[in-house]
Amino acid sequence: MTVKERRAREKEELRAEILDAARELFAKEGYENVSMRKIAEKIDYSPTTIYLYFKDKDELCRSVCDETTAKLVKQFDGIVATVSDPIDQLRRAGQAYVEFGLSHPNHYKVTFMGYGLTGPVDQEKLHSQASMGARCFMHLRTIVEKCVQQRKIRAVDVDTTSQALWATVHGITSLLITYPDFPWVGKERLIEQVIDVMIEGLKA
Amino acid sequence: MTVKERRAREKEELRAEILDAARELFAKEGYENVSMRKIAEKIDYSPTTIYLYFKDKDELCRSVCDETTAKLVKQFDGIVATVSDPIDQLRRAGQAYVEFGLSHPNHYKVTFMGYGLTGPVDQEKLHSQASMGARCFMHLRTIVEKCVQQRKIRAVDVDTTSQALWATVHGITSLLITYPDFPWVGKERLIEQVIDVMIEGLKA
DNA sequence: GAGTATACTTAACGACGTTAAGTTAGATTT
DNA sequence: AAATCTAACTTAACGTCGTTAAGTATACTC
Repeated sequence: MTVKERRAREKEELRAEILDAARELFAKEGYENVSMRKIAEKIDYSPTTIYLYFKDKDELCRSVCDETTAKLVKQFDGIVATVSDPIDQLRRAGQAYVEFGLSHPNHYKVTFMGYGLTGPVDQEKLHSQASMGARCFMHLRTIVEKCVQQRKIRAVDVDTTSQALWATVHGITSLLITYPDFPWVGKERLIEQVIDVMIEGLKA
Repeated sequence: MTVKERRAREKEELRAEILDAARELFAKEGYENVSMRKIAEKIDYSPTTIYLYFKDKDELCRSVCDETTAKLVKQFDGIVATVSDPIDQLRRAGQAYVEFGLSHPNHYKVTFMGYGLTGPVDQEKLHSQASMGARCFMHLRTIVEKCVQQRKIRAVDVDTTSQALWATVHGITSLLITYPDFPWVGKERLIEQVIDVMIEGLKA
């Protein structure tokens, strides 16, 4: 059995190597500027080798992005664990979300802005694509739920409020990513303002 | 001189024909699923002919999207002209913005979500790309300014507020476009909620 | 040592955006 | 009316892309 194990380990290593190369190129160049050929060249393998490890470019890029987005989920966990007031949790989580997007714009584009989606989304694509975005959303939702339970915010439907909140943080994130050279009043200030106004509106 | 005029008119006609074909394909298939070859085939010309009328695919698609986005600007004008209360103007403009995005998702992706932008944005690209997005924003800004002047909303910096508002409507629009199959609580309801909460927060 | 599975490569397909080098038809000139 | 020029359009090609099919060599099994 040790032979099979070694083989499996070696396969896993190359898979990791591909992921590493893809991650680096991808974070630097973005989805449409990374080709399978470039990734292959970076690790000194033939382009077709990658297909032995990943179904297609989409799956590879999504794996990379999912990995990255998992870090955001972890951050959410940390916030929930260390911050007591749910309103503060909400604020902190929102800030973390936006900062995550600005730190990893190319990952954000794939995960939350549909980059790399060509044709109509088939079922499995939808599943894997939605999963990470959906998981992030669910974290926000949990926090919102707590806020409502503790009567910190107006008790409209939790889902509606959560989705509205997601839309808000997504809006500022994606706008800043899409128009980096727009004369923003100041990114930090704007982010704070958007989140504050939203939370203020939810309290009222 | 009449010869030159006729020629110019004929050129204009073909240009319009290209734009028509591009618009139709583009609205139906989206940026990355429309090729110069397909557009050319649709109008029975060789692919290279298009390059006599448009610098590249980017310029062609942007022309199409600018045309469409101009309609939104006109709608804004109509709202400002017919609605008296600036807060109502704000609400109506926000709704029009979101509905515009949902009605023309592929145009919205190019204009407001950076679709079709490959390399780093050179100066003229930035200019033409930003122009329509920026013009829409300026309309919102004017309305916000009026709200502040009439003390309808809290008098923080007009730019900050306008940008925050843009982020909000963009957020809900782009999320709905990107995740059409997400279990939203109901698009109309959600849109209303997002805009209402934002305006509520601005009043406080 | 023969046979077989595994890991990888070479070669190719069809598509893409785009450019350079024709071609052709019409207008201008002589 | 013939020669020239010019504008509009096409053909052919380049280099790229994602992806598949067929081939090869290595390492393990028996």
